[in-house]
Amino acid sequence: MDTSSWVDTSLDLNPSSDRPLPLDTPKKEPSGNGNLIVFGKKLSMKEESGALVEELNRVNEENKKLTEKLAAMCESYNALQSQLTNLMSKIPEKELSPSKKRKSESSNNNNNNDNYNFGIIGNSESSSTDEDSCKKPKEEIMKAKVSRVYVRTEASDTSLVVKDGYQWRKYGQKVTRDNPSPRAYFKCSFAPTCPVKKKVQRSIDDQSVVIATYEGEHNHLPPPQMEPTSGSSHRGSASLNPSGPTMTLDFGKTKPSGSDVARICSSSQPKMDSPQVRQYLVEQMATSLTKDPKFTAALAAAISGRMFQQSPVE
DNA sequence: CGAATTTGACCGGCGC
DNA sequence: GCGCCGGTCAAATTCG
Repeated sequence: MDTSSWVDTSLDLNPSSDRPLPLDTPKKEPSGNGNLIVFGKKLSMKEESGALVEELNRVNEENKKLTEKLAAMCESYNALQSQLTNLMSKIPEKELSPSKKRKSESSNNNNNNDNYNFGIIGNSESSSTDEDSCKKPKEEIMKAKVSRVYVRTEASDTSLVVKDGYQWRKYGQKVTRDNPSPRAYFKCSFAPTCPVKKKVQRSIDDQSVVIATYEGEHNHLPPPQMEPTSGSSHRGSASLNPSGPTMTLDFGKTKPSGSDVARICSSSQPKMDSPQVRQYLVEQMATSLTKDPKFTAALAAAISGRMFQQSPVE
């Protein structure tokens, strides 16, 4: 399934990238509307407010279009997700090799490479094993929630470090039988009482993909991002914690493609797809818009222009 | 010198 | 009961 075909359509949330959003236009447009920024000069108020209203209308239209696109994308995502669920439910359990049915977890590690799309593929509790847990009540007693995250890193990067915003202390490393690359074991070291563990191992198929398996829930707030990199540095890694199990996605080492939100969308659980993801997307768009200095400058100019317009000359 | 990581030993669960 | 295997411990080592 080619997820990228719908992932990278138009969700570049960074207005300062190469996409010519109309918000950029007030500054560049040669047709005399530079007055948005330099409205301290002598300018006809009516001209200015008319241009502003026009601009606002255009922005509103663009906003509508973007919202529609977003809704369409989410719908197509939902459709794909349900298709995937159908397919997965049709695959019989004999897909797993009989010699590896020691533990549910190790066997789950085997079927996850053929459909990676950088996200949580299998949440052993929520996605697919509801009826399995009826057959195997033992597995259902798993108190710790398990989520799996796929992270693309440099293939040459041998350190199994996944920067997800938390602090981890490595306490072991093992070479497992089904995968020649070593598996690293981490505990959350931010809070001494935090029970969360994670296992990190390279994918057997794609050495540039690292599989991080999280067990348990953090009983503390995520530590503040103290990366001293400049200004809008939070682009490096995103983490969302929508409902319970820690779901962290790392995009730090990937090339910044601008479709991070779409990947979050593709990586989410089927349960939380529509309303929450949409809200998250809208929030992300709003955030990236408000962080753009051009946008804030234009907004400030527009607001002050409005205020001038509404208060009549006296 | 203290903290973090490495790595071999050890332990417990599971299949035969 | 024995051996295999994944997970954890803890002493040794490295790093800042």
